[in-house]
Amino acid sequence: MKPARARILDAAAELMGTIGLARATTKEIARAAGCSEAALYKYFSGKEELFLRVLEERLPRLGPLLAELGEGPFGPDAPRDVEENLTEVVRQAALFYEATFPIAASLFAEPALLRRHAEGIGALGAGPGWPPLALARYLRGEREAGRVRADADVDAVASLLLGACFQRAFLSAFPDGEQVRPLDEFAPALVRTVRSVLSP
Amino acid sequence: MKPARARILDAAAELMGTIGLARATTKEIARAAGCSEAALYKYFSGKEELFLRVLEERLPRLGPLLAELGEGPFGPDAPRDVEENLTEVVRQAALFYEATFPIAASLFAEPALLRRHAEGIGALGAGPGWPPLALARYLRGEREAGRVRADADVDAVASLLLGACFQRAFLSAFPDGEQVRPLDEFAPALVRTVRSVLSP
DNA sequence: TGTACATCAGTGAACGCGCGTTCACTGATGTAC
DNA sequence: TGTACATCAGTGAACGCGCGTTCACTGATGTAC
Repeated sequence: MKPARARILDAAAELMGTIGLARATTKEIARAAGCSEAALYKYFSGKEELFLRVLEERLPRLGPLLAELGEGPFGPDAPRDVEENLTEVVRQAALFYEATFPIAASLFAEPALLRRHAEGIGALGAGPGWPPLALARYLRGEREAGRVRADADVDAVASLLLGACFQRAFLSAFPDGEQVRPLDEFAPALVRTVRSVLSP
Repeated sequence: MKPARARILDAAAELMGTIGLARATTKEIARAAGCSEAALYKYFSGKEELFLRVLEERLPRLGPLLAELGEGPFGPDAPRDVEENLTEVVRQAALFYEATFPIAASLFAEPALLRRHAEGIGALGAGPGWPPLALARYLRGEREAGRVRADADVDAVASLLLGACFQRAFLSAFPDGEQVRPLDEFAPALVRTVRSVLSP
């Protein structure tokens, strides 16, 4: 059996995503983790700290993937062409936003918690503004290497691509009815559309 | 002085957007509205109904603006060209998402409330999936009128443009530090970028 | 006009419930000699 | 090896607080005759 701390974090993350932040009470979390409510306070100073730990330790990160891409290599030496790279980025971003949207969004119900979380990740240089910046950085690299045309607005392209993924995640998290394009169709369609903007 | 019901809705909307859904208690709402807590129950059957009324009566709508656009006229008869229309759509969408994001997002903390809201607006044919559909409809109209090239993926373009606005709203609602491009620069930059995709 | 009654908007104070948190405790495991 | 003690993970039960909600009420305004 997993150690209690991990079980508590798992249970809290699961409940935040399903029954919602407001209904994720200490009682429910303890029940789902198979321990007493009092046990929560052996591992975390309180409910808020538990939530902050969940955000830090149980939410996936998009940053690392994009950071790698942003460091090159660019141009003809790179293993994949721009279109392949972008399609993969769009796929991963869409999956990432889909997985994190419900929890991230619910933080807006508790601005104090959101602020604390923002401070935590802001200090690390991560934060939600990072993916578009990292993608733009990649495109800038390709532009310098001549694989993206010189007058392309790379910030705009990054905002367009990741924004579409972000909104798609919102729509698919919205209760029934909001059908979205399947990812295998969505990602290539976006990239195909921006291709003529980018091709030199 | 405004009637009490309106004051209560105003106060609730204001508090949901500032201190957050979770902290918008009946006591705080009553205080901000200048009445007793008991008065809330004269106008609304309970707290949930009050929130649903706020969502329906106090949140702006993007639909009507886009619906108008989607009905034409298209082509050379239209008073504005495609680029002007899109820039205006992007501007309005960005403002709309900026105004509604914090409240809309916080509903994910209370999935039961979100579901009820979704049912309410879903029945009316509105809902968050509507703006991209309406924008795509407009672009399809222009495509048939020859002002947009025949092989353009209008759904992808609509997702890209509105997604970028949506994500920008998220970033600007995020606590300090997440700087976004000013709207007067943002909107033309997006439209300029998709121009080459669309121009026949 | 005055009088008696009805309606209405709104209130102060209380209620019960569920929440996060704490407390004194327990039984199992490790350690010293 | 046995014994005495220390440490540790975890608990059941209680606590106080703030929440949404209700209740019996009040004073102002309208209405009938």
